Amino acid sequence: MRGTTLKEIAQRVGTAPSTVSRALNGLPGVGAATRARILRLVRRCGYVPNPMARSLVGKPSTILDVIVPRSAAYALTHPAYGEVLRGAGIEAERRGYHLLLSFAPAAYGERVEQGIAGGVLLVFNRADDPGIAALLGRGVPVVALPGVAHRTDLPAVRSDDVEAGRIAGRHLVELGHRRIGMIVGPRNSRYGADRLAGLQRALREAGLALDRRLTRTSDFTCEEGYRAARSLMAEPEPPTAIVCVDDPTAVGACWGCLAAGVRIPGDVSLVGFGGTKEATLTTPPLTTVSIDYPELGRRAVDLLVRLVERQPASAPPPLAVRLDVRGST
Amino acid sequence: MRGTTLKEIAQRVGTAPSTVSRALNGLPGVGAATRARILRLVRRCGYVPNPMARSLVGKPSTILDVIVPRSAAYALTHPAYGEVLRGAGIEAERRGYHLLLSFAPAAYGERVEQGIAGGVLLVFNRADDPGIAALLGRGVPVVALPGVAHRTDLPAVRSDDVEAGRIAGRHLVELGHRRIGMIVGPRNSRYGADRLAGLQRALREAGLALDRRLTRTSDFTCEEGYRAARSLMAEPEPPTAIVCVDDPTAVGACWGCLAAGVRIPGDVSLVGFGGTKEATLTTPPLTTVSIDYPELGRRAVDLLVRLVERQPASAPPPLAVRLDVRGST
DNA sequence: TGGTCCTGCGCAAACGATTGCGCGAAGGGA
DNA sequence: TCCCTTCGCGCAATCGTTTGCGCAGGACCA
Repeated sequence: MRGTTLKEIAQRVGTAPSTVSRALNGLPGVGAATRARILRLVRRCGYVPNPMARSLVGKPSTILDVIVPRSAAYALTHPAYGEVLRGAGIEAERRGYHLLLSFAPAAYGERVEQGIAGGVLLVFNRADDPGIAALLGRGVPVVALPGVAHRTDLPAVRSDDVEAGRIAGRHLVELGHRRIGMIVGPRNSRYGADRLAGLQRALREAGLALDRRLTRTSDFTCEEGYRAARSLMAEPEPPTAIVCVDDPTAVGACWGCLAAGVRIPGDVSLVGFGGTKEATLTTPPLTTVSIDYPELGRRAVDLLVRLVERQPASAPPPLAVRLDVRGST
Repeated sequence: MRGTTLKEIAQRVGTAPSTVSRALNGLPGVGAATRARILRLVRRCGYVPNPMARSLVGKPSTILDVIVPRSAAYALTHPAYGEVLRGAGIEAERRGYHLLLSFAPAAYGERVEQGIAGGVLLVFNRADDPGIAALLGRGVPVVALPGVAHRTDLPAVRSDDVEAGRIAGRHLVELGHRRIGMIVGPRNSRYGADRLAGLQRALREAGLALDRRLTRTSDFTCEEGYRAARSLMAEPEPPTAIVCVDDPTAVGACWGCLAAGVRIPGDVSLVGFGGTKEATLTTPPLTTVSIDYPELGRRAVDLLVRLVERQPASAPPPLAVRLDVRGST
């Protein structure tokens, strides 16, 4: 129930604990020969420093507080969470870090201040929460995968969503569509806003304009996708193509169209974003702009670890996306 | 960046740190008046003991290591995970515990031995992994929500899956079905086996027997549900009802039937298990035996905390389930 | 040869909490 | 009044690691 300690290593190598500590942390003040002897023994014993003790003396904890929204609507049920967390978990493990799972809006940063966590990773939270602003003010290392609302002052890892919207739009325009609708996310959704902006840009580039009557809001669930699609198809002049803010919305829209007797892609084309498994399962399978969510999680952890360790760090460029043409267009 | 410490509380109340510690932990050796003064100040300051320091002196950590399978097939994308974790998170928070997220099969119990975690919560893992047996041998507190494979020696929290299968079967029998098929989980899946056993029991009670040719395996995903359903409906004498091991499988089966031109519930009835949102979204909405997953998570944390704190504890009785009749039967 | 500097390493305090031990005061019985 | 018990509380060690400081010994220069 207890691992090797620094003191034991020190005894067995015939030196003081402080020397072992310095050798492990790469600090000066240790002879090359001694350092080698120590490191060899450490490797042989599989010694791992006790994270509790080390964070007690002021070192930042190697635990990262991953905060997801508690909201029943999408808490962890959206496929993107699973993929982001898997990528984040792999990167964390690689670096000897751990992921703590918290549900917002439980006191942001509380765990960092208690010394339990070294930093905070916000996954698809509302960035306009005042608690998050407070975090920054208190100097808590924080990285966001922005979900709802923009914040330029927050270190963030993001996919290139404007480009994603543009790719989707261009694809549809090239197929000859002129009346293109979109189901965006909730108000203030960054994804919805960015992808909509990209779509508008693609339309502008083709000399077209978006008809505002052909947009609907939703909340990243199948239910809302279903409702929004039926609402769109009930318009006097329904769209011939619908861009859906994410895959679940698109899956819902697909069902909605089927239920309304609208044929895909005969009567209407559908495009989603994400490229998660769900999108391959509808009949027909959905064309999507795919996003490498595990990579997004990996990058977020990478950036956060740098911030925690006070290394120079800057947000990576937006993650490139790719169009996957399948049967729905 | 630092919270109140025990010493500060002690100073402000005019006593020794040890007295404050004893007062907080409800130990004897503190006068009633002093205890009251201390507790009042502690509440006013919002003091929380530093978990690092306390686990350093041998107290078990208040962090619980939640281990989910890494397997890309269902890691976190199955809706049950989100619900279980939400319930677990709420209970953990209520008790002042935290959830660490790990991916199996990364060294089970390693985090407990490093002192990071106080116990292990296995969520839908393969219980036949040798690493899990080793856990028990080393005295690591562990609780499982059994996914794959039985283990009676593992403290576990479970839903009453045999009864769930029986309820589903009885419902179909009462509707007049005689040829009932089932899509079970992977080999060794506890859920599949138990629910199948329940179904067989219901059939026996009605003087019927299960036709082995009407069972298919799957892996808790829509894809496999889709495939299995099409395979079942391609039988020379297809079933008039299909029991699906979980909701995603049932959703997939629903699509599979639609794709095969089979009408629901006209030609075939479908029943799922879980009662997650997905099941309400198909056309028609699916009849399911609903399971309170958040409650399952809550109970698991409750049991695990008892084990960690060396309190008397025993596994709770199986969680009751309930039939939700909707449009698919 | 004597003085200075640098290098390598040990000593000890510190982080925040728990806990065994001991001490003084109060209370009760003889 | 004296002794013994009991109660309430403080002292100090402890967990494992980091880190400032100081000491010894060798190298180097004059």
